[in-house]
Amino acid sequence: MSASGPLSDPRKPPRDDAFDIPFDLPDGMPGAPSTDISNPGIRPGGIAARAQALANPGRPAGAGAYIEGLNPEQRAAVEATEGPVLVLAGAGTGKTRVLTTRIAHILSLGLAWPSQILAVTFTNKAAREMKERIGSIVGPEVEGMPWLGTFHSIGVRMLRRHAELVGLKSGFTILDTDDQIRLLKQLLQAEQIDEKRWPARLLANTIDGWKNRGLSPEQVPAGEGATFAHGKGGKLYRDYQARLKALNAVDFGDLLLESIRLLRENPDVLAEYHKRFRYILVDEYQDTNVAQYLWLRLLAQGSRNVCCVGDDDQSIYGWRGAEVDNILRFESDFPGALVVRLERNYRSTGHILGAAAHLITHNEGRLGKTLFSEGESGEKVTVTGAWDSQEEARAIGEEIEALQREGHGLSQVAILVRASFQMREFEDRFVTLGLNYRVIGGPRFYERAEIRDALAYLRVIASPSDDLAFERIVNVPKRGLGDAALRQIHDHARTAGLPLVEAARELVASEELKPKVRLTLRDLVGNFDRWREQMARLPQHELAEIVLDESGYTEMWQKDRSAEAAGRLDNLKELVRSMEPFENLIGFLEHISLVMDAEGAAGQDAVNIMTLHSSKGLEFDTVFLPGWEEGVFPNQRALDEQGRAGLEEERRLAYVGITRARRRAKVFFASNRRIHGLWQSAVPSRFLDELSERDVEVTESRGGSGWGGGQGGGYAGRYGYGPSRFDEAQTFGSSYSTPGWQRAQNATRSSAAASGGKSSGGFAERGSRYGASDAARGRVIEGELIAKSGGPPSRFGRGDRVFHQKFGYGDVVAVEGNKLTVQFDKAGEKKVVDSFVQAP
DNA sequence: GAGGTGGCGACCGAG
DNA sequence: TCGCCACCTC
Repeated sequence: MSASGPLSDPRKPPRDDAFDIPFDLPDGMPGAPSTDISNPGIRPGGIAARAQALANPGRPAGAGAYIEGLNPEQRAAVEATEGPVLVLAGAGTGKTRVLTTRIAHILSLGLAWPSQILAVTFTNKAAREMKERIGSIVGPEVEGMPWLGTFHSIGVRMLRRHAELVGLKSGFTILDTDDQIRLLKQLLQAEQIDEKRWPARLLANTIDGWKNRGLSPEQVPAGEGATFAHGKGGKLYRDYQARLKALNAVDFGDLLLESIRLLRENPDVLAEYHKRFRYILVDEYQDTNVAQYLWLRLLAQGSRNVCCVGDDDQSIYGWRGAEVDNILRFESDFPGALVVRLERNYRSTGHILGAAAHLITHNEGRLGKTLFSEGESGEKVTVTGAWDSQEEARAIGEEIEALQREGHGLSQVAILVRASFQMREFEDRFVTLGLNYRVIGGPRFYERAEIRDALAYLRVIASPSDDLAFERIVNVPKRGLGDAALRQIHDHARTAGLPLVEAARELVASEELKPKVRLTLRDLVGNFDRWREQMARLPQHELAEIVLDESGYTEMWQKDRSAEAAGRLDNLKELVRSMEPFENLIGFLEHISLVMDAEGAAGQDAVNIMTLHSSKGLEFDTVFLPGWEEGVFPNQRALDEQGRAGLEEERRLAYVGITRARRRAKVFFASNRRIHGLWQSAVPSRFLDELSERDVEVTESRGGSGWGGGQGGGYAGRYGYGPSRFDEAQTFGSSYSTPGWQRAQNATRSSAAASGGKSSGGFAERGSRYGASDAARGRVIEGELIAKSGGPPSRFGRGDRVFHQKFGYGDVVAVEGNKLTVQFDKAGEKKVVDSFVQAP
């Protein structure tokens, strides 16, 4: 690679505008940013800084202020602009700051134009933040950075420009999971595969997995292709790709896979990008999967100025193909790489850091970093037990109200849950309390049915060949175009080789349809023609309003008397409103296919509720971590599917959660939780034990009953993954000498005895909460007990009188394993777990 | 073709 | 328990 880096001749500022502008021309894509032309990324200050940089290459002007506040390691990472650099950045060590300052540094030294920097993140949120922060250093110059974005958005950008080279047209549509599933369903039906045994969703996951690993249909190992539907997996993948091409569509995985193919098969295109990307920066490198890694490596071969920032302790996306190996392998991939470790934590207090650090040492296979802080030790991390998930929500609600009374802002409080189903309890509670909250990354706005319907209308208008969109709304609202009519359109489309809309148009002109169907279809096709014609004249949000109105879609929900209809209408209004800022319809559609988050009530003072996954990269003064129970966190499925690796990933997730907190981290667990509508006794998470004792304080929920109660709680004894300090009440002092605690201890001992005292065995059983039938079977995962739940057959029989903490007295009417159906005197019939009740 | 119902799996997670 | 989907009836 003879690419002469800018440094080789500092007097020659990068002048690529000659190829820059044609390269970035909207090429018929009205959605492409116009800033590339109107604003080549130069501002007066920038020019001045560059001039000075040229005059004095060693000590450039403007390289002062923003570098001043950096510590020596950060500074090294920022200033080593040339050659490969790996920044191992622990939580809260100023990782984003390094990345953004580095970009600002490159810009102000005049080493590259903004358009010559490739900066990749995983989430839109991260990209947005990075853009903001760079903007605050370098000003509007940041607008000239078209290559700052997520892997996916940059992939789209590349593909749009060279679509024809990979067999697509530049207006291709991007399918989301929903479209993907529907398409796969059609394929499964065509192959006469039983969808019960081989669900489309499973196939979608399988294909995604292959794509994450950078495998095209030809590259899938034969054995793997055969695992789905008696050897049909490989063929289905091939068929699926063919269908996508025919539809001029790609799925998320293709955005990378096809980009890789584009670069591999077209050396001239690759060379162009090599020339273009003088500097490459990658955020969260530990989360890259194989496809992303291959993509990056191809591009980085050019300038070799690649800077990856990551933290192996925060790798939490193994399930979607992330390879921690990528980060571990960096030095051999890029010989001579500079490795910078950032270990000075600026975020959290000593106790929080201590607890998190001690937890993460339980993982093997880390690069190993020791975070330290020079700040105060602050408040200890609290661990609080609650009777059930409702009490947990109540307790957290009370603590938040207390904080609020002390003058703390709500937006500095976050509740981080493991799984989104845990959110509802908090939402319910906060609604009752009148406490403002916002759910981040919750039920996605653009995935709601009404929004997807509306978008489907717009997609058909924007690209008439979007068959999937057309299919979605032919008969929404119901207009009498059912399966039979659709099949006719399909048949004609296939024989004539036309998109569905065109096929429909021809059928309308013919005599083949029933008169009624023909009339309806004619109207529909006519509507689309009219709307398409209006698209040129009207702003997209006005068009959307007209479409929703004239299609009868709005009316459909107005007539709907169900509870959620009003909310859906609101969502539609919100959708129309959110379209305004865009240049045109196509620009909007492009945006939403990639950006699935609608930041609703941003800016308002509200408690943040989100999953641990989406909390990565954020920080809050106070962080609540509810649901630390075996099965919930660590998540049972992660353990079942990934074994030890899954457990370690869960632990990293716990680490991420704790390290989000600046001043207060508050962990909760509930003794009882309703899962699949069944009350289950829960066992405190093993992660509680792994928090260093000196950094933790155990408190009792103000709600009263603590976490004891009539169930086998003590997690070590019964669950046997090692001794737990929770087994010994005195370790934790007075809180655990409560009657509830004592009861729990007794229950622990008795049930451990009943289960044969297999406390040090090597079994992992599927949690009874996920199916009692196989609770008796064991499973060895690398010789370590990953999880064990379920229990001995019930000590109760039909007709026994029992007492339940929550439901009171009742009679056992049925027994199934350790699950009882009890007719309670007051609460009615409930299914409960045996250990949850006691003899009266 | 529309509307109702019963059975079953889900509740892990980004773009 | 909840929501979805397949299947059934009118």
